[in-house]
Amino acid sequence: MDFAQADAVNQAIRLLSLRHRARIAALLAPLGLHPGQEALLLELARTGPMIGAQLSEALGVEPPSITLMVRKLEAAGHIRRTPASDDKRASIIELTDSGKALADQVKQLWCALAEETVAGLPARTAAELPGLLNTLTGNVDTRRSRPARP
Amino acid sequence: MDFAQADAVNQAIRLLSLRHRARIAALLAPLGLHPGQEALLLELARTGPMIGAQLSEALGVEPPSITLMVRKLEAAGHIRRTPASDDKRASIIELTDSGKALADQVKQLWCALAEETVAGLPARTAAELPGLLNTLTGNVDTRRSRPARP
DNA sequence: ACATAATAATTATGCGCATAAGCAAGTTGT
DNA sequence: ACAACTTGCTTATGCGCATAATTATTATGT
Repeated sequence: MDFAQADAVNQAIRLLSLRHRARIAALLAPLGLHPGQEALLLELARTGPMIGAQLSEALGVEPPSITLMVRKLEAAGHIRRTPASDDKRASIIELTDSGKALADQVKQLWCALAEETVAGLPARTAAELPGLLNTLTGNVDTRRSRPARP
Repeated sequence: MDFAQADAVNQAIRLLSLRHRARIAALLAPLGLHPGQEALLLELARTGPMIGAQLSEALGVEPPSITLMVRKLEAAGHIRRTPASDDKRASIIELTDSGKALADQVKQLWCALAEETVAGLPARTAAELPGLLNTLTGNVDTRRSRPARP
């Protein structure tokens, strides 16, 4: 592949990342949230209470990032942490009522954003989009693909 | 669109952003670069010397980000800043020899990354990928689409 | 001509994300 | 039973990116 084509691919992904995140930031700002936090809330809403390590795995983010995000969302009253009874190292993280209400609002935004994102695409293309993107993600994923090399 | 579909789209974009960036970080680390800096070098290599405001526009990044990245790349010896003769506010930013050599190395990585990214896709799909992603980007771009509202 | 607006750049601050390093609490092997 | 490893979490630090506010220069409108 020549440079022009490669650059077109890489740049397109880079710009999509920037703009999609910026759009999320704009949508979340009225709720007092920052990009990334919505994923945490949605995961808790979907799966229920869990410990930090599970959140780290589910969000595809390293544990230190979870620590800080949880701290802020807890300070904002959207999350509650209670010591796990069977494992003194872990804390169980769950949504508060405020957090649940917020997650519902985020779900609305989430739908609006997705529709906005795929606007103008043929239905077929839009339907295949997640699978396509997941393929790309799998191709560059250093988490499971590459670590199998030691 | 229901939540499950919307989430599939949004999450796929989010994860692709994270993993693609992580892969870039891994590839650039041996060169002593961080993600984002490669775009700056490539832009200078492609277009030649320019001022910060042009870089900001070209990279789709706000001016303060340019200031800091330029400072670091300058400290690393890859970039040179010289006062613009016709405008005392601006500085002309250009690659040093070291920066040019580095940009060439980045180009290699860039091609390898793109090939890795689209691996397993039908040639047709791969060829259409940049256009598709740019459509998505345009759909969520707050820079020109939304600002036309005041 | 001169006040006003636009532009180029910077500093300060905050968030998400990462890695490196450390601690405490579990788990396992012999 | 005890050493060795793993796991869960945290702190420290650094980068990219953003917004808000400030300064210095250039452009503009009357």
